[in-house]
Amino acid sequence: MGAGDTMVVAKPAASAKGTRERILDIALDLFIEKGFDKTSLREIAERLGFSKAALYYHFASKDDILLALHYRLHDSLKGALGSVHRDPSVASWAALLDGLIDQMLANRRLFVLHERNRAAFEHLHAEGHEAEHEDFEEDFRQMLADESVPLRDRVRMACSFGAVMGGLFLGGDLFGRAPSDALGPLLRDAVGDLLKGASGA
Amino acid sequence: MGAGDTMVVAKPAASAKGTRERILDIALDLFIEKGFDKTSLREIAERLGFSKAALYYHFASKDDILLALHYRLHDSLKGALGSVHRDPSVASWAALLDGLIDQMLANRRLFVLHERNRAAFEHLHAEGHEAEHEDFEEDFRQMLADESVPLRDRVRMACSFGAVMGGLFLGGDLFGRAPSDALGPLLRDAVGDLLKGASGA
DNA sequence: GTCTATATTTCGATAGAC
DNA sequence: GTCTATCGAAATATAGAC
Repeated sequence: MGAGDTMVVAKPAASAKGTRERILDIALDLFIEKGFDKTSLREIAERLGFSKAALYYHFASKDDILLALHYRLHDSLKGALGSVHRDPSVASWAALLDGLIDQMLANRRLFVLHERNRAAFEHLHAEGHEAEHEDFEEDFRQMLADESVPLRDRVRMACSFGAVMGGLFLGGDLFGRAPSDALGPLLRDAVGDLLKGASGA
Repeated sequence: MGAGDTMVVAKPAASAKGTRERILDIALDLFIEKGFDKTSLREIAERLGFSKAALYYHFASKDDILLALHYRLHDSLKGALGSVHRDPSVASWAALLDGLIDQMLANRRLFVLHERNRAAFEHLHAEGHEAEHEDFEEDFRQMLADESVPLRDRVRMACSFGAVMGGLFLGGDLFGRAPSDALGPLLRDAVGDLLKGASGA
């Protein structure tokens, strides 16, 4: 192989990550910082160093950018949660949360994005941006809606989810300096205490 | 007093609540349903039955409407939380949450609004819409940032807050049909378990 | 207090050259 | 793949009559 090769591996400079991914990284920053709606494509392009129109080579629309970020989130969950049984029991819920905590710690910013732009994400869903949404929260809601589970348990389940969100994101990255190895066990402890108090446990 | 009086009390019809408050009620509905940014003044006016321009008699701007809703939230908390000590201890935190749960149960929709439009609310703050923000979450953050409290306890505190949010709002009003008298004790139980597990308790 | 215009701005998106 | 230039739509906000 010569030096002037077109091999995909080990590109020299900034585009090692692919322009598309770089756009998503910048968009993630801005959508968190200013919110999806208050972020213009002009700003994204500006921060990337090229023009607004160039974005449309990589994405069909602004919504499409958010959708791609939605998939990042979705994919990070699919792996961790895909194999877990979705029956509405406290035990499955505990397993679900266990995998969830790992993903949240590994991809905090994606979850912050989702938390800070709930309206925008749901608008995406409503707007007919078809595809497999399978918004994980929708699964959760279904489990929580099952009235064959005592209300007390369902409240505990919802609380435990909120507890993880709160512990990680309350108003931003409060414990951002705390390493994941410290935070993880503390969160698991808290969830454990909560679910232990469920009537069916 | 004659029948054609201009007395403020007991107006006959819809405006018994005051046009300003009616606007806020409709805006609250729409901001929850579609999000602040995706809701136009035209829509608000339409649902109210009068024209867009009329809104500007009651509010200086769209942001001003959101700000007024922020004050509703703020006021509902000021009463319940104003007298609580803000020292960063698990005990004060418990007292804080206790008052908070009452307010959240009484004004769920205001909290849902806040949860679903975080970016918009913080934009309000950033935009120089001065006034006393004193966003309650800011107080919370300060207490949680105090490093004289063990990390374990602070995580528990954050979790307990999240637990309440989660228990009430996970994806909307899942337990909306559950009466507040049933939900309140369940939430207090959960919070109790969480804070009981703090090292300093 | 509410109306009918209309001004103004910003943004998402497209066209077409290079 | 990226650019310049521009279109068209929508929304906030204002002016001024009633």
